Amino acid sequence: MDIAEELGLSVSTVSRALNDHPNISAKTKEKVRKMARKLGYRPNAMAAGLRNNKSRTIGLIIPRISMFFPAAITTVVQNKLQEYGYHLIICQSNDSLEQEQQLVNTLYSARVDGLAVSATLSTTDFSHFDIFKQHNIPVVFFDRTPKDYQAKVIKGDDFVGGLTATEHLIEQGCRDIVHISGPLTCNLYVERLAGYKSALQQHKVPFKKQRVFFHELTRENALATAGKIFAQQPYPDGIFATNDTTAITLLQYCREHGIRVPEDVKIVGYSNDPRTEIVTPSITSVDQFPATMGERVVSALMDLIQTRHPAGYRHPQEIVPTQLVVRDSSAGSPKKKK
Amino acid sequence: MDIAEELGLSVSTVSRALNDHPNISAKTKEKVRKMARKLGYRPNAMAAGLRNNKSRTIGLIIPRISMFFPAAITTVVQNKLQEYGYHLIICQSNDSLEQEQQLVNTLYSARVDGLAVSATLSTTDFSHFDIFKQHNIPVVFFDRTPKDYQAKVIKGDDFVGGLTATEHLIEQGCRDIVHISGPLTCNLYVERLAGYKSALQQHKVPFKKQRVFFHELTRENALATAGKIFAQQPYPDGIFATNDTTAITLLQYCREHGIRVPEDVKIVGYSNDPRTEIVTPSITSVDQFPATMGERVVSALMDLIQTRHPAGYRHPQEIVPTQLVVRDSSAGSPKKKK
DNA sequence: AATCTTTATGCAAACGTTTGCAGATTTCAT
DNA sequence: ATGAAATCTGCAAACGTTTGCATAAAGATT
Repeated sequence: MDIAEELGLSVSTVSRALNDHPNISAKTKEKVRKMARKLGYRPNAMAAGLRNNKSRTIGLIIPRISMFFPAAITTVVQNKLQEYGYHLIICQSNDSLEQEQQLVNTLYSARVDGLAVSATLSTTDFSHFDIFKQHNIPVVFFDRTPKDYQAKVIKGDDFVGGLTATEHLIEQGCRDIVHISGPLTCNLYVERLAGYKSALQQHKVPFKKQRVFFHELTRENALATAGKIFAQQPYPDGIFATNDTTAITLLQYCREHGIRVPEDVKIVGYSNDPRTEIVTPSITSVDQFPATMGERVVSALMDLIQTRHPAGYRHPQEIVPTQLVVRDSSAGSPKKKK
Repeated sequence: MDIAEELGLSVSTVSRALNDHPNISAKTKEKVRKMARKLGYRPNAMAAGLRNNKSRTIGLIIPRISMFFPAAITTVVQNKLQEYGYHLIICQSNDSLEQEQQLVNTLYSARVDGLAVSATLSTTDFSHFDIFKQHNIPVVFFDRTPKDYQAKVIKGDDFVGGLTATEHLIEQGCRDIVHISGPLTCNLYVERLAGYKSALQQHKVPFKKQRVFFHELTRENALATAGKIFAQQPYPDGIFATNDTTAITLLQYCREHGIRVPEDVKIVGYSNDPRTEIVTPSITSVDQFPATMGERVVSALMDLIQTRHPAGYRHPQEIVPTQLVVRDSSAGSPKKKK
């Protein structure tokens, strides 16, 4: 360290001075700090990390940063961690299991102090996270969470979300409701589907298998499904799509094909993507409170870093509530004009 | 290293074996690799980084991840770097100069191998990046770039963008065009404004000072400006907003106030945010090709890491072309119905 | 069998920190 | 003055890699 040389002190004294160690006299501290400023000294985080066995860095794995919901969470996670003096290494799995596995390994190599993960659509086996478990490094799953892998889980209330969305459609007079679900390998779609079914049952609306579609929720797939739905009469009078991209795409399809929303068919999306607010008609959607979720993720992480838990510890699952935001796409009764 | 112990080899041999060094026999390599796999060995990137004086990590500073354009760039930067075996530490300055300065320092402490930056709206003094210059670590600025700070710059063609957008409005029959600009501390707004002025001049449309507004381009500010614009007749017949959030907000304002778009007033935005496509009417906007820009940023970074340049080197500036995407908000002649 | 190559391995230092322990200096009460 | 206590500083090891150099083993050439 040049500061030490320059001042004729030992590196240990300098190190302690910079870290405000009590054993160092006020004068030396002042001298050292001054020289540090003068020389533009910046500690080497890698060296410190190596020595301390911690990096003050958190790894984040999400399917893609361009999707609204994970992006919104990422924003707050990042800002929150910044406040705590932690870095965030953000990685995209691009919804590929293989990439996810690889990322877990390289993030372990980077010796992140914790990991926050929203899994791939197809991740059902979570054993590639074992390496973090083995080394007792905190892992927090959010949104797309494992079903029976023991780890901290923070998720939206997907059952209730699915239930309220469907119930709302029923209350608005719908009796033939299409459900567009993601692949059931992903747990949250299982629960939304369960919510959908439960709502139907509670209101004695018959469940029809052919009214439920499963596929990755991309624009292309949504268009294909729209084609199928409206290929033949009778049209459904309600559609509950489990993401907003799908809902928006369906809305556009309807517009182009002269199907009136909400008069002919009502639409509800999921996630409360800001886009739902700006389309015409605006789309009813289920808010998942990404900010809250992000904050909870960081809190959980910081907490787990502070107080490690024994190997078999069962982390309590946190559920972030959900709220239906009613907009024009589901307004009024089917017969009445808005 | 436990592998060494386990196999009765020295750590150097193991290290070389894992790095496929030519001096190591095929058998030992095989043995070592096998044991590494068996023990679940993952190299400690911090130790390697410390020794090699490189981290295989790039730092990225953007105003916020939730904005479309920087987010779109980030996505490709991240994926591209992943391919090269680099990590990305993403940081948000939240458009605060102070935060930006701090981030530069902590990213230097992390000893990133390179830095990609889209600056704050208010960054005019770039001297906090000097530390990277001094240590000869590559810095690439994109989108919001410095005016006369010597560094690699990759930017959109903002002059031409402003020019074509304005020209388009003129060609559609507009003669009284409002320009909503960001603060001129940010270079790109200077150039878009210059493009706007140039287009007016070329088509002999008088420039009116009171038709130009400067403020941060948030929704709230856009609403306030909309209020001012439509407070009194005559209304403008065209609006060139330098971002899409502003354009969308204006469109909504018009809709709520019974001002027809594009019949009464035509609107053009900037960035080709996907939202411009889903509103009604869809909004004409200027595409800036974020993917191209992201790729260029990574290429530049990889290039600069490979071949360092002497202190005074003047990096050639790269300009990514721009393209006007015409949509409904600017269609037809002012009098004719679409 | 002796020498020279070639090939494979190990030693030890280095990267920049932090920290337990020991030692040096000062302060204070006696 | 003397010793004890309190205060400050330095030595050296450690973190997990990589790498120049030396050395050992094996193979080839006489």
